[in-house]
Amino acid sequence: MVAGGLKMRGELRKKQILDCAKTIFSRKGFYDTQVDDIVEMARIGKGTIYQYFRNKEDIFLTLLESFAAEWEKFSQINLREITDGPPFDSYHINYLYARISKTLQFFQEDPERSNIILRMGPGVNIEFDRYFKHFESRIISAILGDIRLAQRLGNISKRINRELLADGILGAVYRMAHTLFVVEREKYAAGNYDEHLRQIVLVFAHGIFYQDL
Amino acid sequence: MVAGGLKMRGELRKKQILDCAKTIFSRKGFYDTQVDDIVEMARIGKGTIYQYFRNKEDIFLTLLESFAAEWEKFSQINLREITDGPPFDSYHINYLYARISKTLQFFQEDPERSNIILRMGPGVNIEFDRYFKHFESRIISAILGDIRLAQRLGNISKRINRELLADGILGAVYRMAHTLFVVEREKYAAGNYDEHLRQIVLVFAHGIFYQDL
Amino acid sequence: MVAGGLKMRGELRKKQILDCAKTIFSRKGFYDTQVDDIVEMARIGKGTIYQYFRNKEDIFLTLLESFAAEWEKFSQINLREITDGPPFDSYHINYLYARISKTLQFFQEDPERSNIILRMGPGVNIEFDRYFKHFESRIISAILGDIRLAQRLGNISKRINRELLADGILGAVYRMAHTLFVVEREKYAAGNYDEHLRQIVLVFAHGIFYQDL
Amino acid sequence: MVAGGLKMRGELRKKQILDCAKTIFSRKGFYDTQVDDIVEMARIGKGTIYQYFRNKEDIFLTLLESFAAEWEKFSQINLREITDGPPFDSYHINYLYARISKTLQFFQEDPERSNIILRMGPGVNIEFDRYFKHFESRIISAILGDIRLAQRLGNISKRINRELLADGILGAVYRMAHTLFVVEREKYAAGNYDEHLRQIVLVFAHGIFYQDL
DNA sequence: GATGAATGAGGTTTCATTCAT
DNA sequence: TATGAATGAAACCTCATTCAT
Repeated sequence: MVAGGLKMRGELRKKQILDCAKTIFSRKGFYDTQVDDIVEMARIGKGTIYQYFRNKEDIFLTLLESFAAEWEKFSQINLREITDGPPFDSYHINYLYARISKTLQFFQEDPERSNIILRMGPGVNIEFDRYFKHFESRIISAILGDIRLAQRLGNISKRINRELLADGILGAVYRMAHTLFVVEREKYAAGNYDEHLRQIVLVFAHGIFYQDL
Repeated sequence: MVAGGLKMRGELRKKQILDCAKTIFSRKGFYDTQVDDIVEMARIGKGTIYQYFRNKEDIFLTLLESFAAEWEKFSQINLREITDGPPFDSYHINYLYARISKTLQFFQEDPERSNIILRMGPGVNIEFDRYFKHFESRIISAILGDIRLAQRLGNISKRINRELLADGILGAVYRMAHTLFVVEREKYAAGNYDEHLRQIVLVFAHGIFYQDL
Repeated sequence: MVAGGLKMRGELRKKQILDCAKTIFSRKGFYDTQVDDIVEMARIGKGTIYQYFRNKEDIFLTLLESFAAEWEKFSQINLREITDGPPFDSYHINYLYARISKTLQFFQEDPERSNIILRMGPGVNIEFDRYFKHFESRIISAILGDIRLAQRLGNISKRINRELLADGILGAVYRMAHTLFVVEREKYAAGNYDEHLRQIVLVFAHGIFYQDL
Repeated sequence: MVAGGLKMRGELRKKQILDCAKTIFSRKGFYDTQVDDIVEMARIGKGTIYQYFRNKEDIFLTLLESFAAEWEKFSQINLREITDGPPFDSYHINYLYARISKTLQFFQEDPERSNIILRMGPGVNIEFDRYFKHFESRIISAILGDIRLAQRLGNISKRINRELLADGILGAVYRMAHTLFVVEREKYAAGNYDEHLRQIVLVFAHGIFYQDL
């Protein structure tokens, strides 16, 4: 029972399936998504999906691939435009601003896409969000305390979004930890990461404590 | 005494199961881990595990809970010691340094635990990792380009670990994006996040470009 | 819901499953047999069967393996006994008699087993029996005509079981054809099988036409 | 004329489908052949096949039917010619020779057809073949031993193709066993097959041991 | 407490067939 | 007549959980 009994051209149908898949994957994650869910939402037969994709994994991978292509396109088109309108005095800061801003815009553009991508990224981990929240809240509140202290002492702007900053710091730390201790474990095993760590901290320290200078 | 001995054995058994679970979860992630895997590694009967845990999820949650407790303990004990030995001139930088440093040490201490918390544990099929890396590498290399440019222009130390810094920035951006656009979507939907973004960027910009000042 | 709620020891349960599988495979053939059929007959859970066998194919293969073992045992034990009681004058004929007789007995012993084995053998082809009957009947009736002619001319005993003989001849021819033209195609492609054919025919010819000598 | 042309095209199309089906069925057997395979090889649309055949079974049956017709034609035309050129002295041996020879020629003519009729067509997964061979090799080697013994004792020509003879004997025995113990089970259940068996053995025995007389 | 055989709901995937174009 | 996208029943198989021993 095709929706309306119509026969769609291949690419169209494929896109339709991917659209539904995106919604469901975003809502339930890869493992808790059933092919039936997608089939039902797309209002197609159970077998139809297998004419366009080898299996459930293939659907997910195709989605990721399309995300990558979208980002490519996204970042290519607009980078220059933004460097034109200068929110900051320094060219370099504007450049970094553009980069970060673009990335954020990309994620803002499509929440479902964001959810799928970020669910997978180190330092985000939404799959088990509600369980992790408990764990993370402790770290977050510690960082928040630090920030509040600095604000009280006048070293940091009182208008800053504390929660967001704390989130950013945690995300950065998480990810660096993952790289250092999981991905590149051997390389840094010797403990020669101290100097790197010093530098990284400086980045945040300068940023946080002297930003209003 | 006997009862205490038995209870003790029970606690030991529970810990043994959790230890095995940690290894397997770290290796295969939550979904691809089968209860059988844990049972086999722990060399216990299949039914035994259900005398200590309600179900598979309970094992995972208990693990997370123990991680939280471990972090609590870890950060309480040593935080002060470190603030004593001052790597930086400023007290506040030292404080932040201690916080980040401690967190990193925590993750360094136990790679399996790190893997579960930071990535693989709740994550998705390892197979997807490849694709995900492919996606991220594009963003990372863009950021790396920015950093290299700044280094060439003399605005940023040439001794900095570019890869690590880029990783940190991406981690921060990822997480903030998730908070802004997934978790707190409604709150920021109006687009009033511009000012926040400006501030966040400033943190990184100052940090990166003026760190050697 | 185990039969009677009992837990069987591994080997016993495996044997029980194989017994049921034999019956069903014999009745419906490999492809038309569903795992559910076996499960239902064995009155076990659907999953139980997969604790003893990797998959449906494994069940079938294990069955074949056991048949081979059974034949081994069967032919070893009794061969001597039979050569003692001599139905024919010649020792060699007795020997051949024993061989053929034993094989036939083996097949007679267990009709289900026979059905499975013979269903697969070249020259038997039961799987599509009813369709093949139509085709084969023509060949058979031709051979029957030959035999009848020979009987009328007095060259062959009138008491012989014509149908059985015709069947045997067809079976022999089928199998030789299969070997010659399918299995060992290249070897005999050159047409050098003429001499062999001559000899084979002689075997049957002498046998048929001079058997009463 | 036009209509005739179209019909002709129809017949041609049907033949083309059957030709492809023959190749695929021969290669993969009935069950492992997918309609898609045939469709792809015939380079026609998936629906087209159902305008010429009711279903997959109908294709197979039509093929068998055509084989029967081919054999009919084959044996009618040439049987007489061959009985003329007498390889043997006796008219009856020549006649039998012609019969067997013709049948073998029929199978030699078209290997794919042979494969379908003799084995693979209706048969089982090719994978099983290996196991089945393993089983049969034991019986075959036993028969081979008998033949070798007879050759050493001088009762049987040393120039005979032992493997082929053993194959023929096994084929005959298989088929008779099937008839006796599967198809006509009740009829022979009483054990009154002894006399028949005696006669059958005699056919082979005379043939094998006195063929050079 | 400990065991592991048994379970069966629930998931993915296949493929002969249909039917709108 | 020809097509091939769409179908969905039906098959196989998995695995967290139970429960008799």
